[in-house]
Amino acid sequence: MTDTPTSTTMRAQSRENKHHATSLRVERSAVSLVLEHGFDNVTVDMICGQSGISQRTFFNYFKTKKAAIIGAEPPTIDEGRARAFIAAPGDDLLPDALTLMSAIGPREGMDEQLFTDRLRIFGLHPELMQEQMERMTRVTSEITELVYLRLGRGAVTEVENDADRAFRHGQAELLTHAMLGVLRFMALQWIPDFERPVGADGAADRAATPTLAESLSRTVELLRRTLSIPGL
Amino acid sequence: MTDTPTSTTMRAQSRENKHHATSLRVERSAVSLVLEHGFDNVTVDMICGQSGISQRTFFNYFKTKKAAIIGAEPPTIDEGRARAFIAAPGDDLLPDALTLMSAIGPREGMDEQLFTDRLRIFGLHPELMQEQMERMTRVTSEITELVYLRLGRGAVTEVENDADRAFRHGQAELLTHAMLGVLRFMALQWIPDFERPVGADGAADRAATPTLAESLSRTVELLRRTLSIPGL
DNA sequence: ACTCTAAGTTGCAGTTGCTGCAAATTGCCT
DNA sequence: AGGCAATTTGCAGCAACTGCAACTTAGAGT
Repeated sequence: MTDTPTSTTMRAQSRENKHHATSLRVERSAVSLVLEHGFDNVTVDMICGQSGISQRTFFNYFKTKKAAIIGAEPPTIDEGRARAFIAAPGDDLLPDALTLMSAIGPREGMDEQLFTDRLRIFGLHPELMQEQMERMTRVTSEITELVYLRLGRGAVTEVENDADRAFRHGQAELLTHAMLGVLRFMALQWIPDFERPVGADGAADRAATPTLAESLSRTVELLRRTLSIPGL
Repeated sequence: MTDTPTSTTMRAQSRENKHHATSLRVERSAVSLVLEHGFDNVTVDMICGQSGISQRTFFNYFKTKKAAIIGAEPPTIDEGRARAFIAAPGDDLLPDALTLMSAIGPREGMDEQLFTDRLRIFGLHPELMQEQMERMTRVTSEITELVYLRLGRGAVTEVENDADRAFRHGQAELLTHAMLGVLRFMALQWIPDFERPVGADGAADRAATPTLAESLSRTVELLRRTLSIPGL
């Protein structure tokens, strides 16, 4: 009667909401099961059972078993951040680029538990970490483009030919790939050490995995001091 | 009669030789089939058929279908090179490290055709390239150790505490990962462009894929000029 | 030359990830 | 209520991969 949802918007989200909900449920099931039994000892059917969906539906949601564990979030670059990156004051290219790439990290309103659990899984199963990094490489070209643009600032006054542009693009590509390596390094530091059993004290665990910002600044600092080494 | 192989050495190699021979035969079959039909349209049974072995034997030789395509060569670090790297004159850490890692490249007495074919496959199927890079990451720790040792040269005179060592190790790790990224960049440049059909002129093709040494020096040069950019 | 043993090969059956297809179900709109 | 379209599901099937037991071969001893 009065509570009939005449509002279209509410119902319009219903499908989408439900989808997102089950998706999350499946991810959680997958992650917890893998943490308990190990990747190889978890079958898709198990995950389905715990999530209350059929196997066929599972594969409607996720392309592969791995995908369900890693999560389906699309690591796309935010438009605003991109502009900010290009226009930013010019003395911190590397740190800025690293920050830009850190979009993998825990995002606004994300399930904290799920995130750290995944981190733990990455520590236990390098193959999955690999998969995650592969996703990163997919945005390589986007980032390269941004770095290219940023490198081009200030050069506008001078005459620039194709060779210059190509060279700068090469630089951008090189830098991007190198920074991707640094990002991997950062991620590795982030992963909790193997076989450190979850202590009774939750606070201790939270201390073990630093914030994104912390990791970032620490890595940047290390990078700075490393680049200043005389013998290259 | 007279040709009876009394010599033990000749026969002693027989087993090993045969193994290596069939291994190579399988790799060749796999590569050529994939080039012809694409990765997904090639079954293990096809490869077995063309290689004259049973499927079961196939999996005795290679852990996975992918492994057969990218080859089973263990990318381990040569002992001699390792020493040379540590003791080398100190102004070229990055180039030297990159050279060290280039062990992926075509090795002494390797099938040239097979190598370039694989390169082409990598261009067509990024997933396989990915697999190849994953192998690289497995030697990360070895290389890190070497870089660590090299960074430590000359510091012997001064007093060094644990913190210093840990810091240096961090630097080595960071550098290694970054260089791994650069290596990936180099490998990508190396891959022949997609859909450039094999021309009738073989020489043109050979010109398309530069030597390891060429790629290496070019990359090093680019790296140098990039690192000298003022804005980091 | 003959045999014996261990290494290597194969067939077979079974598990698991994953896909296409068509039927059943569900959600939403009129 | 009725109907349309999106989801979900069951089923059948393919391909990668594994364990096991039987078989074949190579190399060493006698």
